[in-house]
Amino acid sequence: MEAARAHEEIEVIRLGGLEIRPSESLALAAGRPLILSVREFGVLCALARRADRIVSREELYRAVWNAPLRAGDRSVDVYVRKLRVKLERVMPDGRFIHTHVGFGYRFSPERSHVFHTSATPR
Amino acid sequence: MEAARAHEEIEVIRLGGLEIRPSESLALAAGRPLILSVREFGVLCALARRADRIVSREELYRAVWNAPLRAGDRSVDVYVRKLRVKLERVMPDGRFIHTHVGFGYRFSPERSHVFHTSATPR
DNA sequence: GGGGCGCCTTCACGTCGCGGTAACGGACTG
DNA sequence: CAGTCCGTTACCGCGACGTGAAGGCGCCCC
Repeated sequence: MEAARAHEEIEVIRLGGLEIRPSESLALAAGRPLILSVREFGVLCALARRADRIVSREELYRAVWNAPLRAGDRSVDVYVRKLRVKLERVMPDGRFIHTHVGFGYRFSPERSHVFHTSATPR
Repeated sequence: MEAARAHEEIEVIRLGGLEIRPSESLALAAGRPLILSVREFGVLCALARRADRIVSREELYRAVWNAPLRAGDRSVDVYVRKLRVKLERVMPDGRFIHTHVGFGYRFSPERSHVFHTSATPR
C-alpha cells in the first residue's frame, strides 16, 4: 500500500484529543490506537470529516456503506452506539457524537469538565 | 441535494449573533449549536429568511408545514413560544421574535447590550 | 471437519421527546 | 359586559432513539 510515503498530502483529522488517519485506517485517542472494526472506523471518519455539522442518517449511510439507506435500517444507530462505547472507554470525559432528534448526528468533541478558554459566556 | 457539493453556495443566515444553516439543519447561537426540534428549526428558518418583515401565521404555517393553516390552529403560536424559550436560554439579552397583534410575527434581533462573541475555533 | 472468534446485520423492547391539541387566563377593544 | 387575540401550560399518542442480544457469515487454527 501507499502508506509508506509520507511526503504526499495525507489527510489527518485532529479533534479533541483524537487523531484520525483515514488513509491508514488508523485512529489514535490520546496517543494510543483505537481498536475499531471496518464499519466503526468508516462511521468515525465520515462523522469526523463533517465535524460540527448535523449529518443525516441517509448521508452517513451513503458515505460509509456506499448505498442508499433503506427504510427501517438502524445500522447507523448501532455503530454510533459502538463508537460511543469505545470512545468513552478511552476518554471518559469527552462527548463526541451528539444526537439531534429527527435530524441525525453531529460530531463535536466537547470536554465536560475543563473549560480554561477565556470569555466563556454563562 | 446541494449538501453533497462541498464548495458551492451554501445558504448561511447571520443575524444578531445567530448563524443558521438551513441545508445542514444547524443553528448556532454565539458559536454553539442550538438544540432544536424539526418544527422549531423550520419556524426559525422561515422567520429568519423573512427577517424584519411582519409574517402572518398563514404564511408561516404554509412555509413550515407546507399546508394551509386551518381555522383555530394555534401551532404557530406554540412553536414561536418554544423558540423564544430556547433563544432566551442561550442569549438572555436578545429579543428576536416580535409580536404584531392582528398581523403576525416579525424576526428582528435586537440586543439590549453588547455581546462579546468568543470565537473559539478548536 | 469442527470448534472458536470477530464482525456485520437485524430484531425486540423500553424510554423519551416531539408534535399537535386543548384549555385557561390576561390584555385589550367596543 | 361580550368578544378577540395572544401567551402559556398541560396533556397524550406515537415515532425516534438507545440498548442488549441473537443469528449468520467468514476466517483461522487445531
